[in-house]
Amino acid sequence: MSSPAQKKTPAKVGRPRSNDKEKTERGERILNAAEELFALHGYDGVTLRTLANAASVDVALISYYFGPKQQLFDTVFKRRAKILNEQRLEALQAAKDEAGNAEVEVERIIEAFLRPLEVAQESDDEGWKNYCALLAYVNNSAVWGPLLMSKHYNELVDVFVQALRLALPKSSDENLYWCYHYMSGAMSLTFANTGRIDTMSKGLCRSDDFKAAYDRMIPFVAAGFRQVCG
Amino acid sequence: MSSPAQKKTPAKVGRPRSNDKEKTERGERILNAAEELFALHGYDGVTLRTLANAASVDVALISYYFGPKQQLFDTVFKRRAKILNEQRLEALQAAKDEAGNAEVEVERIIEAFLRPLEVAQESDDEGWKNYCALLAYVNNSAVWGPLLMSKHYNELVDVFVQALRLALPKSSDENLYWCYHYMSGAMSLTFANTGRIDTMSKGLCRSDDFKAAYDRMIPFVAAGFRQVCG
DNA sequence: ATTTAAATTCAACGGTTGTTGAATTGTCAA
DNA sequence: TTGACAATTCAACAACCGTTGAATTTAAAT
Repeated sequence: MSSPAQKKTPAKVGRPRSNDKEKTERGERILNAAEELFALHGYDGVTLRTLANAASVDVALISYYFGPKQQLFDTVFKRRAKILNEQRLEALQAAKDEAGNAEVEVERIIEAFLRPLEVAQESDDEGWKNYCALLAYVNNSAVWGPLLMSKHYNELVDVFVQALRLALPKSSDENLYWCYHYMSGAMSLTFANTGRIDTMSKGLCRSDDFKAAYDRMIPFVAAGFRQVCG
Repeated sequence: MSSPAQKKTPAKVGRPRSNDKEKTERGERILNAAEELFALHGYDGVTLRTLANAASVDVALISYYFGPKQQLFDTVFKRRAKILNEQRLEALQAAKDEAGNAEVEVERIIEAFLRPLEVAQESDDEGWKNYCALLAYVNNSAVWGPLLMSKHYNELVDVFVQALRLALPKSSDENLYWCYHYMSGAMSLTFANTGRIDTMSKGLCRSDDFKAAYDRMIPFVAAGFRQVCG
């Protein structure tokens, strides 16, 4: 072992390939498999050996690339956080531009917050669906939530709450944060993708029907905000 | 080993006590500790040895009482499910009685569904708080959700959806189930008790302020239902 | 006092965990 | 062609996992 996990730029020399057509680097394969498995079974439900097997990689290579298991989990979680945040901020900015001098409507703010998730889940990149499920896991975890959510999503919260403050000027901050929390919960369970709504509704609703989920979630949440914060 | 875990009535003979004043039986101590630990760390995050230590009990005694680990988890989960369901159904019945011949208001149905949880969380019995967190874990878990939620909570869903159907006669069932799902998510994250809202709001809101949480959640959810299903 | 059976402890089982050091393979630069 | 070094594999470590069978303790029934 000569190159530890801390190395910033994984050098491009000496890496053999079993197959030239191999699209993804081994490191990415590990991250993708980890994303899927962590989302499905949680941190403790995934062993490095299961993961190595899923990524078609030697066990030791995981530690070599990403250090200890906890660090791998952190890496997986932060990978898409930045991208997702950017898309949400972009959507919010677009809503602001569209409104001109007028205040942005509550619905548009909620939509800017939620719709990027629908886009992500419907993406060709299957990894986004897994990431959303992972986000749900972390958000509901008393162990990982406090560590990772604040670290990677607090900035976004501030921006959106500020937008909501302007849209609902009569509301107290307390009300705004609680409603934000309800929105976060509704969102999380929706893309936790447990299939619960399928059995609950006896097949009438399907948990992979993202359009159906978000088309209703946005007015649902917006009405809730108006009621409590109006 | 002469009495397996399947035994229905744990006989009252031969059980020694290290202390006469001991309030809880060992079996209950195990269940209470398991409830707390499973809620905090999830199924795979808890080892039987940690649990045994937390319950001040020998490891082998857990298997002796409750069989394999999975069966223990099932037992913990179902223990309070029945009680909680009864309280919710009672509350719904009270709302129906109060309404007389008129239809029950949406707010009263939501309240009947949610308020028993606030009561549980504010109970002197600390275990209820842990159970609520456990319920959040199971509800969001792709592994346990499909197994346990349907088994123990589908009946309740049917009753409450039927009540909502009458209160919102213009709505499609699809809309009703999706809104129910949002409500379930908002509720879950709230009593997952991750402390997220504390840091998010910089201390303005406290996740253990259950009254604050439910007093806002009920109108929030009710308004959402009216908007989407009205 | 002796029997009986449950409750509890003890010790160990085979298997698995995350991690690491040594050995090997592969590729580029000289 | 050779030297250097990253990437990868291999093998093993100590620690821990869930579970069980045998031995022991306890308290009630006889």
